[in-house]
Amino acid sequence: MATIKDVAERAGVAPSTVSYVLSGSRKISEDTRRAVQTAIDELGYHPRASARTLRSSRTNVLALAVPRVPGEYRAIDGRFAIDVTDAARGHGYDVLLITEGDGAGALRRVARSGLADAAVLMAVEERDPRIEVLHGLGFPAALLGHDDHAALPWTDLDWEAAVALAVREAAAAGHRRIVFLSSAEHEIAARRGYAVRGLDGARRATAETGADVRVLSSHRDPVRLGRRLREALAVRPAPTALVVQDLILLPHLLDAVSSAGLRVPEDLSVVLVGSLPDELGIRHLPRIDLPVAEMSTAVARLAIDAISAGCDGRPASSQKPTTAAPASTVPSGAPHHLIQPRMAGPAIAPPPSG
Amino acid sequence: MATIKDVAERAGVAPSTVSYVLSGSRKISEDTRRAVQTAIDELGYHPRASARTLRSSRTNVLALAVPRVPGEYRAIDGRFAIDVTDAARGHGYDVLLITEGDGAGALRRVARSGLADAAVLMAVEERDPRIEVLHGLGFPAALLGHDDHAALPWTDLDWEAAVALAVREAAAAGHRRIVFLSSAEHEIAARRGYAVRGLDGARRATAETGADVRVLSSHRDPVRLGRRLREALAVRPAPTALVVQDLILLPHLLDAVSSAGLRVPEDLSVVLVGSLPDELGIRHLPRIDLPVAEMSTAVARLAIDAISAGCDGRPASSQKPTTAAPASTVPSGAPHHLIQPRMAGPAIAPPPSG
DNA sequence: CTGTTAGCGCTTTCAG
DNA sequence: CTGAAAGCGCTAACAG
Repeated sequence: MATIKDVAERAGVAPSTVSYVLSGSRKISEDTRRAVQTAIDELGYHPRASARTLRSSRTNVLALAVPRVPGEYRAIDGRFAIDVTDAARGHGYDVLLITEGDGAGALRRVARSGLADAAVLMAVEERDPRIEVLHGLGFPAALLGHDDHAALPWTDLDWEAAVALAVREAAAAGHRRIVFLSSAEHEIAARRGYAVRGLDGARRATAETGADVRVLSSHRDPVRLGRRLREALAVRPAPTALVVQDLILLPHLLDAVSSAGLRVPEDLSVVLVGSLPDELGIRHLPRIDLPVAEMSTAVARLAIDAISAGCDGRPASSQKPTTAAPASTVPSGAPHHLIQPRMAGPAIAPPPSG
Repeated sequence: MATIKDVAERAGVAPSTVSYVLSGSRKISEDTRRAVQTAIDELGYHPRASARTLRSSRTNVLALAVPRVPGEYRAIDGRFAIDVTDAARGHGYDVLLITEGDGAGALRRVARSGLADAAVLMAVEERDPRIEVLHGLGFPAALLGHDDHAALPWTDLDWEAAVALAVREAAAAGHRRIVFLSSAEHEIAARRGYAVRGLDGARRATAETGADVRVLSSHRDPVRLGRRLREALAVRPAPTALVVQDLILLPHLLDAVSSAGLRVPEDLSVVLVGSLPDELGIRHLPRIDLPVAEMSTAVARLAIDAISAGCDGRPASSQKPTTAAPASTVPSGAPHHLIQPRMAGPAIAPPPSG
């Protein structure tokens, strides 16, 4: 493998000159430039990342910490892994994937060995041990999802606005009896931010529209979810729309609906909140997609900004906090990017006339 | 940040001694050992990855190359990203995620800058440009999935055996008229390995069981798929089992089945081939899961073995090619790990008695 | 059993 | 406009 020295020799210049040609951080005569470039091409030279990092202590790598529950897998995690990687490349960064099966061990290791310049944390919980670790190390980071306690930069879908929008649109399509299937029971009990905010949104939309909105919490056990759902749909007069925030069991859920003898959307309109974009299997349903691409772009930018900001939570860079459209209450002082929901897919069908 | 020199000073030894304590590659007196360890703990010292890499030219990083089609996303890609990362950690490796939107550019860059020791390539196509690149660079690699042309180590589910097993089990449950929904048309046209092998498996099982197996190719367009499926199910006497290899549109497919007035499994048994393990929404269906964890473990091991093997495709390490259970024809000479299918989920229901 | 030292490949002062 | 040289933090000869 050719080194900068080899290139220098072949071009008849000093190694430093080659370096300056590469970085562009010094004026170089056109002749020299060309000579160096030729030598680089001929030798197939490519700078060694480790040497650069050792010298500059910058890696151009982001660590992406994915929470891991053994035996469970959330499709959204993999999706963000891919999309954040795409987004990071747009800023000249690579992504090192960290799966955290047991606390923050791997993240600490990566931070301390200098394998990355900053971290992106997925699916933040209150009192996340990983946040403590990062704070203790003064390691820059940004969060995908947020709880109001975190003093780190974050991005998120406005879940309250999303559920409110879905319910409002259902009401606008003529539905007066709506079931809202919120997050799984254990997530609500854990007071996960998106779960709580979804419930708030349902409440708000209920007040606004005057529709009869029944709130139902989901359950990770398909059998219990199925039972709850059947009960809720058996109420008379029958609900005509179902707004769903917990999508993990979606196929099973649609199955339960159809085995209750209900056709979608003729008998029951199903509206999804937080679905993955570009999923082919759900194109036929009206929905609010989780803005994965936009969140990924935002979180990559926030993490990178945090590097130059010197590890604290303050802005320091060009970007100011962005909250598109009607701002909801945002108590956090850290930079953030709260995304307003948008309906996708077909329009919500009207309720059955009978 | 503390360096090895700081530790040496504090412990009253030479830097090299600290290094030897860390690597264990030299006999160290217990006293010295303890003194060094104390200094390390007190200073919170952690070795710098870039310095190690510069010295040893080993990164302990695997590059995972994910193919990327803009506007499309395959859930399986994200899933493998996570699982390969888990597996690599088991061997002391981290994973750098590479998304390849446009050819092999990113992979080449990562390989040449020495950011990784080996690559894992997902979803290999015939004549994959990434393979050429790796070959040209002499960069070690292993493949997830295989086509018979690749001279690189690989792992895969035995798709032929998988589809054959699904059909055979359906027949054993009493089904005599079976529809096999194979991969999407364009994948078959591109002669993707798993697509072709799935068809072979269906053919084999048809011959073995004597059942009436109708083969149907899937389509990426939900509408066209729906039409084909309805036609196939409308044939009389009606088919009683549906074996599905193309799962991207599964929710939509189940929807089409139920809107055809068919209950699963009372009227129609649905059997999945290549489903993602631990997916909560499909627990109620008999299936053959894609062995993601086993494939990930295998591919990580194969990639790491290829590092010491010196970049060619030959074994050189402990592991010999493993083919569990009845070996099918495997023309490749490279190390590989072909995985035999196993049924999961509930038993296949018998056909309706009427 | 331990210390000394050269050097991995690059960037960046400092000196022309 | 360009060169010379120091040194980032670590490892592995070589020398005791």
